[in-house]
Amino acid sequence: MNLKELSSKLGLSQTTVSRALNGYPEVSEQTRARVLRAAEQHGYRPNTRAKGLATGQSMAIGHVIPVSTRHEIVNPIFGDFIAGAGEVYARAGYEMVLTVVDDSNEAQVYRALRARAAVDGVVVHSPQIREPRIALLTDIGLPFVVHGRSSDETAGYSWVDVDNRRAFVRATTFLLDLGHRRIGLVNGLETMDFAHRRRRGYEQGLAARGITPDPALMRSGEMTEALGFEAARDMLAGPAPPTAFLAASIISALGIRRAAEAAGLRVGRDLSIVTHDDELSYLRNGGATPIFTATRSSVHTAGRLAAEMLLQQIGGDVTSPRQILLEAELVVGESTGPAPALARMFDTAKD
Amino acid sequence: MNLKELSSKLGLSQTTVSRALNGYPEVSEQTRARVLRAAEQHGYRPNTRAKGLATGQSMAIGHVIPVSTRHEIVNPIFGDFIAGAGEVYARAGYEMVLTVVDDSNEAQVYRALRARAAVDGVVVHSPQIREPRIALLTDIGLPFVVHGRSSDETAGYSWVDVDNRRAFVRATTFLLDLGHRRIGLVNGLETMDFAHRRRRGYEQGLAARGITPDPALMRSGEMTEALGFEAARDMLAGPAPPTAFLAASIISALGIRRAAEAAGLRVGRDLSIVTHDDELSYLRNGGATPIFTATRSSVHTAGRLAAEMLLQQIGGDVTSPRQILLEAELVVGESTGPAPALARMFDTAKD
DNA sequence: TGGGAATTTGAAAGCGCTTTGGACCCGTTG
DNA sequence: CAACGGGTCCAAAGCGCTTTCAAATTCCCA
Repeated sequence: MNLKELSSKLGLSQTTVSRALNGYPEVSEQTRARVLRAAEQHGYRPNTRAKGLATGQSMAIGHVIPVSTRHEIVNPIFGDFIAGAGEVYARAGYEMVLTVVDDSNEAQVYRALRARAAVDGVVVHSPQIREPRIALLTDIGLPFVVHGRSSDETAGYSWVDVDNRRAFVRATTFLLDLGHRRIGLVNGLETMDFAHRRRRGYEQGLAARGITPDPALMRSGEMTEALGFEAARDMLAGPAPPTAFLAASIISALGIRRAAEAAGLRVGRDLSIVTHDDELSYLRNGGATPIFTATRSSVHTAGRLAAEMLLQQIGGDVTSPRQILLEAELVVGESTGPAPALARMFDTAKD
Repeated sequence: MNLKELSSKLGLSQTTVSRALNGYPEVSEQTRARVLRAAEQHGYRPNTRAKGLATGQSMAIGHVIPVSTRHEIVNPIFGDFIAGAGEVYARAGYEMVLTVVDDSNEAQVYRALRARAAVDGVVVHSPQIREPRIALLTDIGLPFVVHGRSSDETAGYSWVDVDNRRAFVRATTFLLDLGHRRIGLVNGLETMDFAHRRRRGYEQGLAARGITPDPALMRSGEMTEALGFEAARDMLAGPAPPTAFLAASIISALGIRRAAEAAGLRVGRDLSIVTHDDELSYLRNGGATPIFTATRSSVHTAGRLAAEMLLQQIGGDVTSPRQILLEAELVVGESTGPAPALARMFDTAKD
């Protein structure tokens, strides 16, 4: 059923039917009602492409998912981010177009999306410290919102990010307050902007107490369980092992816990772990009392906010770039406790 | 730059340029070369929507992601499946359109996709035992491939699935051979077809050795870490605790391990765990020797195969439904060992 | 050398929608 | 009573592409 058929069935012109359906005022309320009823009844939906051609809008938002050629890893936060954004798109009548591309020729993909007029805007995922995509998109005039930020980018652009630096300063300080002095960092890939900021937060937290970061206690890479395990295993086997860890995600934290247990250490007593928690739906950090002490910020919410911001931008409601900086909350769970040396002192005192 | 501009710049008609670009034979090789060069140089890309309107093809595949209203969980395998499918689409020049929808009104979404001619076909995710979507899609004539199967569906349709039943028979038998008699099952939601089949495999494996499944040792739900933990904790606290577990995913297996360690049990010695492993990129099951003994089958591959199958179907190369049943391999890792009773006997014998 | 076939190109219609520029009707006003 | 204006509706153009049908050109061989 298309417009032509529907309008001939109604004995009206396509013009009138189109206007009735799209809420234009120059249609009598009576005919509008009649049109709406008929459309409903026949399950009429305007053809997406025809509508797009006519209006010049595609009613679609692009998400380009970079899959690193070396690691072949899909960011685990992706599903939840998409779910958050998808809700917004669905409500607004937008579609979400996904492109999986190996990160070597991402630029091409954006240019193609633009040239083919396939989308009205894009969400930029996983920005690096130096992020050429921002200049590229600005250049070709494709509206965009970045999930995260790019430290080296000076021009204004829209983004939604968590205050990663601050979160890791707080997490570090929290561990220092518990008496930990040797704190291992199992970070994400430090070419990624968020990981870079977390690293800075960690270092600033230590520096504030006059502690120089020990390179032997810092590791970065893709946020997998395996990385967490290997990093923790190696550090724990070192000459001066850490008494606490800072992890970039619950997944790496699970790896750290495995290493701890393999080393005969009890998490929360012999070894403390603080992790960042993206509140992934399939990896909830426990119930009433969290498993891990964590800096927590919902990536689902971030997806929602990014999508809303982008739609506003496309709608022209907003002209200048907007930014949202989300604050991560520090929730205390069962994975942290006083540093072992102190703990022993307490035990002695009690005797 | 559109066709009109490009062709006027070349001093050719739109017809000729279009034909040259699309590889039609009725163009001299000389002009074709000239056209291709100019197109390349000006970065010309045909407008997706206009092309779609003209050809009647949308060059897009839909993926409808159901987010259960109750659980608000995005299937963690989703990212990797999409990555596999996305590669195929990219190569074939297709786009991937994602729709996130709460499972209550999925049917509407499919109808809408069809009516608006937004996609040329869809991949059906997470089929249930009784799956109305199959009849619906057949009915409205939208080509589709199911990732998984629907036990109650008798009509022929295309699918890509793992032999879940067989995998779980083998896993169960493997544990029985190690002397385990009480084996806990931490399954996915058993309205889901895959979980249903795994359950059957588990029961068949037990039955083959004359063991009646104990309802106290079976639990099902969303495959989260928390579910694994709670299920294992509860079963281990019961009057006749299991000596081994079968898990539906590495994520639940991690939860089981946490419960084991909380109960002071050493995984691989005091308690065995076999899990299904979808080979998620961010949850690799260890390196040389797997962490978990597992039935292994790549969901990334499944995504690739499903996409290829669907494109063939749309291309008309294939007319009748096709099916691919993947075999899961059983890989032995560090999470399994002889049942404790036997282990003790061995120890005694050694003395 | 002429005519039919083969090769190469183009004009125009059409895909399904929106939107411009009128047309028509009717009530109001000077 | 003519002029005006608001309320409804429609014909047709146009979005950027493909494809049909036809025309123009070249080629080949009787």
